[in-house]
Amino acid sequence: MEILSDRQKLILNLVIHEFTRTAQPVGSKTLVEKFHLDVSSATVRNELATLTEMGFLEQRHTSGGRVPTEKGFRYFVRVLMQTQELPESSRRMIEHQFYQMQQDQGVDDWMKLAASILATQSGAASLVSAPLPIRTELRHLALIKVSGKQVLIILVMAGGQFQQRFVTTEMRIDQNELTMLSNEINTRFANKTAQQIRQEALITSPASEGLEFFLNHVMNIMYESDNMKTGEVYTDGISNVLAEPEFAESEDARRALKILEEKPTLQSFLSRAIMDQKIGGIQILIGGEGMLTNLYNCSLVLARYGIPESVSGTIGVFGPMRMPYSRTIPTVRFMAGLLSDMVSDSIGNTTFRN
Amino acid sequence: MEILSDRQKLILNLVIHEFTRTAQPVGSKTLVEKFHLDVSSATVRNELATLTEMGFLEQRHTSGGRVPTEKGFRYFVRVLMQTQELPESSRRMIEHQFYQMQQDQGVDDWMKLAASILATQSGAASLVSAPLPIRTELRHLALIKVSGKQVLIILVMAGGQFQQRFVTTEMRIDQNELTMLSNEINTRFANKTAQQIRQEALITSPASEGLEFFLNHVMNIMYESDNMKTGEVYTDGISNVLAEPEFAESEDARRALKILEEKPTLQSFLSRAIMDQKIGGIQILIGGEGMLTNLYNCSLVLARYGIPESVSGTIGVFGPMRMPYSRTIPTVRFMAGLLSDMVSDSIGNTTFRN
DNA sequence: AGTTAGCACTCTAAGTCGAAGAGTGCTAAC
DNA sequence: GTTAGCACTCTTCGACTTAGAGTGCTAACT
Repeated sequence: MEILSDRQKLILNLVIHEFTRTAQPVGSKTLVEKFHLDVSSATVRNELATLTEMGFLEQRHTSGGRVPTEKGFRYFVRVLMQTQELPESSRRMIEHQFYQMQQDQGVDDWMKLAASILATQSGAASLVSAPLPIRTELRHLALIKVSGKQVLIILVMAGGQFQQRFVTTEMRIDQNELTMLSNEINTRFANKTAQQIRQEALITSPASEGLEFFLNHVMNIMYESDNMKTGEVYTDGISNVLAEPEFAESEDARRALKILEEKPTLQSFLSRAIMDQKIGGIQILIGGEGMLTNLYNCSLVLARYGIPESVSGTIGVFGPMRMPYSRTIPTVRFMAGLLSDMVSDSIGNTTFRN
Repeated sequence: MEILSDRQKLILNLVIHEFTRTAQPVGSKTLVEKFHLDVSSATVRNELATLTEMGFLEQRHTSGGRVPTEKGFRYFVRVLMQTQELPESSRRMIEHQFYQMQQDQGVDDWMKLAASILATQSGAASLVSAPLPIRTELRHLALIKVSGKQVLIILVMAGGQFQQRFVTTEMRIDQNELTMLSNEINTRFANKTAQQIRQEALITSPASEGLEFFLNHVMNIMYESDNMKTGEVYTDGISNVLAEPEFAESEDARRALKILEEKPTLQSFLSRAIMDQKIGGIQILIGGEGMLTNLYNCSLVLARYGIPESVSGTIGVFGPMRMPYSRTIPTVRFMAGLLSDMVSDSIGNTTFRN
């Protein structure tokens, strides 16, 4: 890693500051005038030249000002930026919005609200993925007859997620029978993972046909849940991003929007990106970092929330590369904290029970 | 209503046809040349002038060609357009995509798939709202203990929708008790509306504390469900719309996008717009028709799907006013039919049971 | 009376030109 | 190492021009 002189750091900082504000290339003269530097523009010019040579800045046109490169932004985020705490007033405002929701809401209502708050607070697009159990354990099974041969399976996992699935049985079956089956499965297999259930089922006496049928479905659902690292993704504030000058060309705008619209791609991308982050950890992807070429010119600030060893989801902000990181990062971190609390409050206490 | 001569109809038709294709104002000369009219451009010019005077066309610039007005498009859709059947090949393709989904999927998975198919088929943005029961009847209640005092209520309605809600009880309560309570409620109140439940509950002996607690929650959920005319709205293909030339200015694009992003507004708008349509009926909103001013320059083609007297939802396409209605309308109609079938197949047979 | 040819006119889109302004690199002096 | 100065480049913007498309009107034709 190159070592920058203090003055180079200062100048890089100022360039990024100014560019973040105006979205315009910034030149030596502007820099000196705006920030009352006690060196001349020529000196700044020299420094700009070396910073450009080192790859922190770039010159789009031979004689236009400098623009920070991806590398420049990464250096800024890693070294130069001081993340101040989120001001008390903002925190209050967010908490206020967050807690005025009725208590008795489903998980996905939190997500939507969180996405909405984060979008307005950051002035960019937000993404929130549902919290999923890190390893799936059965908490409760409900079998509900819907019509002749159709049964609705509702599976509540440790952590409070639930999955639902319609299945069609071979023959007619009535609700009493279903209740008995679900009772049996619940008493025998509650708080077990899919693997554990499979093992136990093998050991014990051959099961009844009905039991086996539903048990298979239960295990399938749990396996799927295990393999799907990221749940439903909610986005909000997409129109915020389109307001940024870098997306004035509708072609660029579409490119960015497409990323947010293709949920499956987005899901797998999120899970890959955040995989090796601890809960509470922040991951910053600048210019896509080679993972999605379409992310050129965009950045993601992602945080993982949830309960360690139990459930986790992702929350984050999508915006232009030129985003006010020092404000966005604490906001995302704070929202992640809130969501973690929310998860703990409502279901966390069960975690230490099994 | 003005009466147009055959030639005027022809010319209006051609103007709309051409404008739909090119998004450019169209003039007399082009018209004659492209369509080999056996009248001269001067004649066409005269007709264009009267059509403009009548308000079917408009001249953006004194000496540019004509552009159809909202009124023009409405006349076109109502009178001129012949909606051909959707070609067999398209129908096959759509069906193929639709039925390759696994059978055992939740309602919202259908919606998403339907939205995605409709978006690609129409090349515009699509919206699908979840099918909601026209009047809510209780089908099955499940009470699931999640932690100390927290209980997950899952309510399955006639029609197969379900609502879930976390509630916190006053005191600890165990799963056996919950199962008994839910059994009682199920046997006594299945297939009843919220009103019927209230009446019956009043008549019979004062209920136990627990029963009353949950029964109240059940009724609340059902009331809410009754009052919420439109369920979750899924959108897809927003980026398609941004590709249209009328949204090249990012400001226009944002305006349109915002409509699709604000789900609550969108929901109430949809329910208001489609309210007095029969199932299978198509509603076409051109230029917003004064309901949402932001819809200037955009159109909606909406259809209601579901089962008469039982469940209904909305599916539709959002695009520029200049959309190929004669292709979009049959597509939407066909998709609505498919969704109706889907709803009937999976839950419809229960409807005639109570 | 309806249709057409012809013509003068208008307006947009696209290209050219020049001046202003911002920024650069380099050199020579401090 | 820093600075002043200078020549140069490049973008932006307005003014101007031209080509092309389209219009409205009038007079002639069927």
